[in-house]
Amino acid sequence: MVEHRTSPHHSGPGRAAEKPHDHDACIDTAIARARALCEERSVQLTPIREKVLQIVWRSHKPVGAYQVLDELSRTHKAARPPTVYRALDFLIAEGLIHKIESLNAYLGCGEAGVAHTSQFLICRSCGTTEEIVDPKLDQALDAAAKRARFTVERKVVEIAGLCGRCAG
Amino acid sequence: MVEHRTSPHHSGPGRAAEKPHDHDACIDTAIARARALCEERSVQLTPIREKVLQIVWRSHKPVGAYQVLDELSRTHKAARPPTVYRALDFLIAEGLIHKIESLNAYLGCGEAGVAHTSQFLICRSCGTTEEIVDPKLDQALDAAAKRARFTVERKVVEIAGLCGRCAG
DNA sequence: TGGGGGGATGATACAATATAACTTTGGGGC
DNA sequence: GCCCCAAAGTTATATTGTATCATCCCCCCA
Ligand SMILES: [Zn+2]
Ligand SMILES: [Zn+2]
Ligand SMILES: [Zn+2]
Ligand SMILES: [Zn+2]
Repeated sequence: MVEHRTSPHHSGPGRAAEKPHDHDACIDTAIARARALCEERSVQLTPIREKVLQIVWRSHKPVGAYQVLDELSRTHKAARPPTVYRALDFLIAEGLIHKIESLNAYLGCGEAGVAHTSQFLICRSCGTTEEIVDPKLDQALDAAAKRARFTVERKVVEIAGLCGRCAG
Repeated sequence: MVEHRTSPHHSGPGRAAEKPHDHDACIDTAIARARALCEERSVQLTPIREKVLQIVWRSHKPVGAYQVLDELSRTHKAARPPTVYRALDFLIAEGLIHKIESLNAYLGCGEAGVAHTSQFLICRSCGTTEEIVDPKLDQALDAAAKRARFTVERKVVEIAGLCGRCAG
């Protein structure tokens, strides 16, 4: 379910997921940024890929691949699992979405185009998942790995619990 | 594949996964601890559950549920997916194993019976996965969540890369 | 002593997530 | 016109995880 335009104002980075906001603007921004980045990198944001990105961005809740497939099928009869997984793989490779490992689901990246490692706060009540970028936390991860003589390539940090609104 | 007894000595917590060691001792310790804990808690470590725990502990690499099923089937013909998932669920609930979300696989807990939140270092080369308990990192997670007014219930921290042996 | 209750397992079927492998399409360069 | 290559189409299958109902068995107790 898409939240509709309620306000022309944004609330600053990192808070959008938690309160009513102009979500169409989130989508528009994400799509515009994706187009620009793909242009810049000379990779193709094809109609299918863009549509999948749009579907993932319809909410701030992670979306399953087969949910994406259902949505995509409405306008694109030929869509099959590989159609979706290819698009998702592309979007992940370009840093436009993230996979939430503990949910087997996908979420639009709020920091596309900016080098970052992010962490996720997943509300078990409303499903809303906030992407945060916490350099201290990131440093703590690196430090822990270093102590164990481990070379980091990828970091998965997913914190599940209750968001501010649901804990109320 | 099980590594065999090569030395009667241990190398201290957190290092066992990284070098040749007396892995049978790892298994024996884990099973003994599990028995004691289940006794204490008045829950049943049934033959199936113990066998599954043993299978998971056969290496320091996360094991998939269907790998467990294959192994279990050798001695237990009636085993089916629910048999395995029930045992895994029990072992997770009792804190005897962990699920590695990014691999959909399961790993014996090296700190069973001790309250802890752990993190995992997953080597993409050899598969060896080390469980670490880093209080600083854990605090950083809590701090990050607090800053976002998020109530933490569960933390998933999985760092993938190269272990010391594979990078070295 | 023979129900009865409840936890554990058996058994069957199916759902949900993901990939393999081969074919077809379509746009750009030569 | 032809080739090349990335993208998408197509079919089939692999992998991971659940739902549901039946059965077994131990313990308690009337
Ligand atoms: Zn939004
Ligand atoms: Zn919530
Ligand atoms: Zn060991
Ligand atoms: Zn390694």
